[in-house]
Amino acid sequence: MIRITLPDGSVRSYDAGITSLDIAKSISEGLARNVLSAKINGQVWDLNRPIFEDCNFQLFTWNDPEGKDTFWHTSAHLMAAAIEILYPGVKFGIGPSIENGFYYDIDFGNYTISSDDFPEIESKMLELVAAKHPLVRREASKTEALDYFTKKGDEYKLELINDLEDGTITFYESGNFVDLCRGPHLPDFSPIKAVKLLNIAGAYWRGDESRKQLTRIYGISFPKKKELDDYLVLLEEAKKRDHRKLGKELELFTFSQNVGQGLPLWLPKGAALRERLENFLKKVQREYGYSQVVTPHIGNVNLYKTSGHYEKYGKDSFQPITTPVEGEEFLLKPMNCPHHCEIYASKPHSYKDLPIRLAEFGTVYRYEQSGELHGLTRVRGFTQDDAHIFCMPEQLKEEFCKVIDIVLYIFKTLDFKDFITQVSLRDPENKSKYIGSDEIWERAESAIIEAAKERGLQTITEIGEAAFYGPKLDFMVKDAIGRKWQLGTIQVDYNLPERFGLEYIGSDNQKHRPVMIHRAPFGSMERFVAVLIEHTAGKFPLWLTPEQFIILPVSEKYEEYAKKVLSLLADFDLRGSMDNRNEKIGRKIRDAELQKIPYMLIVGEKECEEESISARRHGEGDLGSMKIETFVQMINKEIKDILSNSNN
RNA sequence: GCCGAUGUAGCUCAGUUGGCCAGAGCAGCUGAUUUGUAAUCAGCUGGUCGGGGGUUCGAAUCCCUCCAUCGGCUCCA
Repeated sequence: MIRITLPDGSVRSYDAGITSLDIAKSISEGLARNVLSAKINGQVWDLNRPIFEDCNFQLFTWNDPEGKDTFWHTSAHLMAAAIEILYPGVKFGIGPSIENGFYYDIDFGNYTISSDDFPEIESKMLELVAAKHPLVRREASKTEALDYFTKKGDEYKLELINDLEDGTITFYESGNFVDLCRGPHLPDFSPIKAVKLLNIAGAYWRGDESRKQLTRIYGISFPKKKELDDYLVLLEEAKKRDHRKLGKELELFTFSQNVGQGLPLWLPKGAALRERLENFLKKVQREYGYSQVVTPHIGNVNLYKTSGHYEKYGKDSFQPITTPVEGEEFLLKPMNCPHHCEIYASKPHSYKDLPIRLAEFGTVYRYEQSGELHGLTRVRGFTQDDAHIFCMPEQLKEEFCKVIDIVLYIFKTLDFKDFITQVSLRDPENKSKYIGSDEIWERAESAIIEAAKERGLQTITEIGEAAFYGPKLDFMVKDAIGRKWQLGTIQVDYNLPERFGLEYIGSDNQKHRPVMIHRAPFGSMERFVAVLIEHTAGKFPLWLTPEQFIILPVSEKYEEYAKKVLSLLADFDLRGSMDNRNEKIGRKIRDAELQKIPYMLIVGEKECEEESISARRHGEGDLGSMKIETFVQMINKEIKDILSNSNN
């Protein structure tokens, strides 16, 4: 007999060799129908794998991430089985589950495949589900595994096996399809009731650009057809929030091939929105003791040689600008830090001056690879809400914490609730990617970890994600379709002060080296606005939105009165316009609704006489008529509430 | 940069066995209408069919090439 401890702490006894599925059956038939995998002493297992030891035990269904993981992992296996039948001789890389679905990396050899082939693969998958082959787990020796895939001629699996320890290798078989796989899997394919292959892409083998590119097919599957349909509807809805689409519709920004790839053109409404954001942050920064500076868009190439950026990125950047002077070269500014270091160095500093916080909305240019460009989230010319804090080492943690506070304040004000804070550290296995000594890195990394802890942030840690000069604390936010983007970033840097020879005179009358914090709470104006568009679906908060109201005269007769209201509201610092087209009021309302203008002010005979307006709220409808002053009070209260709520 | 797909008017899209002057809706312009809470009516303008090259009697349609966009990969100071 073995003792099985359930998550609630209760203990049940079973014969050794019992499977998780049988345990589930002993608990309830319904559970047994829905269970997908089980956790045995911390490891997720197949349902039909026999258990021989006492263990902590937990069952997973579709509602658990582990259950979905098993379900989608098995779906990847199912897809591979279908593809092997349809395209004999293909070779398989890896096929994991992901956050939403699964993929498999496949070398299709001489076959060319496109999304047109998806329906055929999908129906073959469902055919295999119907065939009800059991999915059998089998342990294999390394020799046996190598032998099998040598015969099959699959060099990818061979490479994977070579990296595995003998005794840890398992095969999963269903019908004629055999795959090297750690598992776990479903006992068979039957719970997979709906599959949809979503897209196809190239993916380098083992993520290495220098190696062969395989074909990756992404898909998703569900235990119920309806869930698939709902998911596809959700995807469609998400696409409507795409900032590239809304940016065009709301006339916020555009691109022109004549200007160049990845170089956004901000339209008047977008520029107004951006300016509001800048002013908002400037105000916050004033309160936190920052000074605004302005630096040029280009800098002598030697500046970036000093900083180390040239060596690291020079070849892959916009190439230097030459001048009539032989040998003189300038670089389009790819970051602001060297300029700010020079500002710091422009005069001697006492410890009493520190911290010095230099802020600049600095426009920078980076030659991103063409395939990387993406709307406003990844561009070649963008403006960082940059600042560099020069402080004494003992001030570092407090300064770092204050920057965290700024980022959190901004996120709260803009209602970004769903973000990830990521500690990005250096990869100690690959030190050549970074500059600076081990000691410096250890100090910088522990400073970040401590500051994040002090502010109670729930962080995830990513090794190898640091900048080449220092570790970072990054604030990541998802876009409409779940892609993660780094917005705010705070970086600790002991290296640039060293390279630029920055110093201050301490209380001991000796020269000391300051520490530097790089920080950008928005990240860049471009990316932040992109994510803001997707989060709000273009319905910006009232204090930010380019047009807060639009006046809609019922007919030309009331245009004079409308103009009067417009200038009155402008006197109250409200932003808006008038729709004096020769259209019916229904039409004007419809267009204003589509433009997502928060308030529509309808004026006709009645309002003209009463010196009032009839207000309509976007997405809600008629609010009735009111005095102009009442409207002004209402709108100001709404703005005040948004901005003050985030202060608590 | 790599793999795959896409590119027709300002926008959304028709137009594939290659064949008369390339179509629609919206937007725009002109006129009529003077309107009360999500599209008034009529007329008109607008396109090197992404650029270039080729095949053909004939190319939006087939081929090559370049550019851009989209989905990923890689990268992201």
